[in-house]
Amino acid sequence: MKMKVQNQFRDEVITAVGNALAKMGFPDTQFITEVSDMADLAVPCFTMSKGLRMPPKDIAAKIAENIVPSGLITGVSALNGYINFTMDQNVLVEATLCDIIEKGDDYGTLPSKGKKVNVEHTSTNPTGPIHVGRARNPVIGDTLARCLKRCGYEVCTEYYVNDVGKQVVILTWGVTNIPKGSVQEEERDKTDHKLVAYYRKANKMMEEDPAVQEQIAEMLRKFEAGDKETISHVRKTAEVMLDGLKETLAGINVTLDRYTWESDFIADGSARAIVEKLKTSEYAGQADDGAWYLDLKAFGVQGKNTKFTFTRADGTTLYTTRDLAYHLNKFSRSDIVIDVLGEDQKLGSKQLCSALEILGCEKKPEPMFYSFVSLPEGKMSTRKGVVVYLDDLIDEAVSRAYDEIKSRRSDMSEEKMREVARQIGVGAIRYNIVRVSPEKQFVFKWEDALNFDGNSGPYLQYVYARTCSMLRKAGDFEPDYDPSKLTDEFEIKLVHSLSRFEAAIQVSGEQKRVNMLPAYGHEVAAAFNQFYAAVPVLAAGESRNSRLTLVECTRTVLRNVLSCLGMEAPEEM
RNA sequence: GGGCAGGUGGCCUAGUCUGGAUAUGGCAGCAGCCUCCUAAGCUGCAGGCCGGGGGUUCGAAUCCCCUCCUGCCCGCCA
Repeated sequence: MKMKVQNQFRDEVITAVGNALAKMGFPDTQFITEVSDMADLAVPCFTMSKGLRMPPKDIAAKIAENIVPSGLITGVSALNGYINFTMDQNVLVEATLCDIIEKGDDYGTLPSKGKKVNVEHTSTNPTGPIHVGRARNPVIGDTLARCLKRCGYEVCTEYYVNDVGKQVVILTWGVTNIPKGSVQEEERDKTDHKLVAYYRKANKMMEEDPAVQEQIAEMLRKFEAGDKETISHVRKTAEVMLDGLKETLAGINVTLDRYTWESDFIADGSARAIVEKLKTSEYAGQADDGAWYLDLKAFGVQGKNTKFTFTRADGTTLYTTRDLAYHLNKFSRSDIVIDVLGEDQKLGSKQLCSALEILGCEKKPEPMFYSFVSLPEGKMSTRKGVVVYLDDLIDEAVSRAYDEIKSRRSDMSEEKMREVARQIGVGAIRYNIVRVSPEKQFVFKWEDALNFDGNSGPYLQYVYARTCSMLRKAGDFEPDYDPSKLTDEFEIKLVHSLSRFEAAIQVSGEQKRVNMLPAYGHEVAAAFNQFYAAVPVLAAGESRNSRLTLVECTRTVLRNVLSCLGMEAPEEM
């Protein structure tokens, strides 16, 4: 495989600087290279100052003097203690464009690593519709999964369905016992919205009526005693709720490969087996009333309580115990396990890792945390009804996009406008969510979520549509990679951006910094818009085919970026 | 009380892990640009004690200590 020109350039710079230092009488001096705005590659000389007993400025000047540009290096200069190198633009232009045209949709896809990655995300309790407070989870998880696929991993996305415990039992009790007409049915015809009304009412009734409380407690007791009928009843209710959640997720282009049910780990005895194994651990202990716990003080767990309880007094398992069984299950199917979790799970995740270690599991899940989205008036709550549902956000975004299209396009069919509006509205939402680094606190504002200008999803889609439109008008053309025809500063800048796609994918996937991807997409789109405004393409004469090649390469990269972001690529808008 | 995370122009945000050149980009504001490939665009202007204080360093948004503000956690809940 041909070495990336950037890497080759870097190697040449390192060799040149090394040789210059040797010539100056300082072989084996350590130095680094860094990318910067001032040059294609720079070598800061500050660290060498002590060893060479010279001010950095003088070192830089001296080294620069001793380097004669050759190969990919076309320029060397010293400034403020840096040696700045410029790279042969012609080689970069030709190599980048050829690479993109040749690989097409596979440009930026790395060779298979032969490793399986499991990405668990979303996993919201099936007790109500997905609200914006939790919407970061599917968007981050799905984007990460898409990036990891491009990084060469075999990826499985997975939703862990919590069909065990009080919350789902309350929901099930409500759906079963509250008469149909007595709750305010939501106008939206989706199972999750229909069912949440019963959940709210059941919670309220339980608080107010001891008899209801007793019925629910009884149901919970039966559930925990392993009563098959109750368990299956609860699971069926959760399934109905989940259907609605799946619909919402599909609405933002999220589909998961696998759904794993918590109750299965009780049914197949694996949670039980974990309990038995943990009991034999040196860290295990038993409370006076019989509850088992691990003392995790030795694992760096801090706070007023370092105990991690894994059975109740009556011996039944807890959520955390089942989660341990679930993680062992995931590790049996994957090399790397990633959990996308809300920040409230931080301690739990740490305890889980310690417990896995005690169980002798060498691998640990890699958690990825995000802060909850709140409203300007405070945090969201399904039970209190202080909430913006993701479905409502989608509807609003799509409707806004529709108005925009309608106001600027008279030639598009109604059906087409609806479809494009959906693509744009959904794109705006996904982009707006991933562009912010996950651990940052996020206050939901309609004006930001529905922003279609500047650093937004539609901005990328708009540029994509532009490239499509130009190529449509151009018709067939012969690709031209001749770098001597692409010399405008905006053309060069655009090629530079395009050449960085692989690096952007790696940072987003490998380092799990998914917010780097929208930033990269924006950089490419902005570079294209500048090029578009400054340079004619269709009427370019001599350079027409070269510029069309550049447009096609931009289209390809943008389509790949959009696909990683889970956004659609409208050919017109 | 303890722990974890965040604090960067009016608002949102990159950079912090791995210290270096004039701190990234956007929104809102102001001024320009459609007889030409989609103006969801482009150009320019204005706007910053990088929460505060100490320290380390030739050099700190970045590392260390202290402190303030915000969020989250410290269940025999899930």
